[in-house]
Amino acid sequence: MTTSKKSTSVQQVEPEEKEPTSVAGLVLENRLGYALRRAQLSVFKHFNEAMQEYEIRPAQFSSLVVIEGYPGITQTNLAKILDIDPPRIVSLINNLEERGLALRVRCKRDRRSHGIFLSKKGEALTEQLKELAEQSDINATQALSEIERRQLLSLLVKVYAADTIEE
Amino acid sequence: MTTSKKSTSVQQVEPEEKEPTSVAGLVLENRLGYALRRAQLSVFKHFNEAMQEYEIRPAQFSSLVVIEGYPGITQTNLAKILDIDPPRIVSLINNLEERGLALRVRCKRDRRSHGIFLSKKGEALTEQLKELAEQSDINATQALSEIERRQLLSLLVKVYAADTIEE
DNA sequence: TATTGTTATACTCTATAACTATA
DNA sequence: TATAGTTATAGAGTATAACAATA
Repeated sequence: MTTSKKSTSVQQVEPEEKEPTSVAGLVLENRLGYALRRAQLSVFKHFNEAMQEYEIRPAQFSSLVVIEGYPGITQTNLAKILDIDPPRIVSLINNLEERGLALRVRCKRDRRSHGIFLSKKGEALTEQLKELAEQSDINATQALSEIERRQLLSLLVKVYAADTIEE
Repeated sequence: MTTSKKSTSVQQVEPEEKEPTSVAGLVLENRLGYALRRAQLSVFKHFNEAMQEYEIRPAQFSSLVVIEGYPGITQTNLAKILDIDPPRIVSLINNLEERGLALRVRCKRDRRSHGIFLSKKGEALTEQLKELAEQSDINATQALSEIERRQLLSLLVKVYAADTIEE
């Protein structure tokens, strides 16, 4: 129905003159999903700047950290932990393998699965990147005190951990 | 360097046997960016389910809410408030206009710009969707108390508002 | 010359279905 | 028959450059 020009909201013909002042406009500021998205984009922007020279994307970094924590993890289990679909893992690991950061080792007992390991180079880089990531998180949240930062992290983990369990 | 098979981390030849127990694996749980992303995906999943029958995407909902709050807002200002690029606004508003939810009104004084208004139908739908969104946020954060939910929102706004200002 | 809105384009992220090789 | 990994593909979401109309 594109002929609803008699709607009360269209009585006014002039666009607003002054710029909206509020940071995100009225009800939007009370929407958790919106705030989460904006904060996430903001924090990722800092992260990507910090990782730029290493050409490491968020999912690659997460993979490195998980592989470091679970050497020999299978691709299926990595997908479960990161809550992403198996096909994404393939190109993720391909990339890390091509760059000599990780490698696949065929499992003897079940020759369908691969164990993933970090190379020496991958281990060293991961250590370095973890520090960069930590600093980047701090830079991205300068507006928060240390206590608030921990509070935020703890609340976020509660939210997504609950969702992971109920699945 | 794909021949680095002598790395210490590859001494082990068998992939791990037991499934990783932790929800997100070691250091990942302490990464704010990761937690933000996971929580955001979780909350958006609930949101998208709630909006499914209305075929409203997150950015469309945000646009509706901002237009409702600033009737006659120009596309440029809408882009600024939502912090997205102007080309995205075009298809966003096209879609809302095709569905009779919003309409563009050419500005008299500056005929380059359009004021955007909600139609009666758009206003009614927006009211309805705001309630759905609020309920969806609550459902997505059942693990939090009401106080924690407000805390979380306030911390998130601090984070992204600071980033908006410093630009 | 600068600005508003627009088109075209490309690149990333993500989801799905179907295939292969093993079990 | 089921599972691990893979391939192919398509759809969102997003970013950029370039253009038309207007100022």
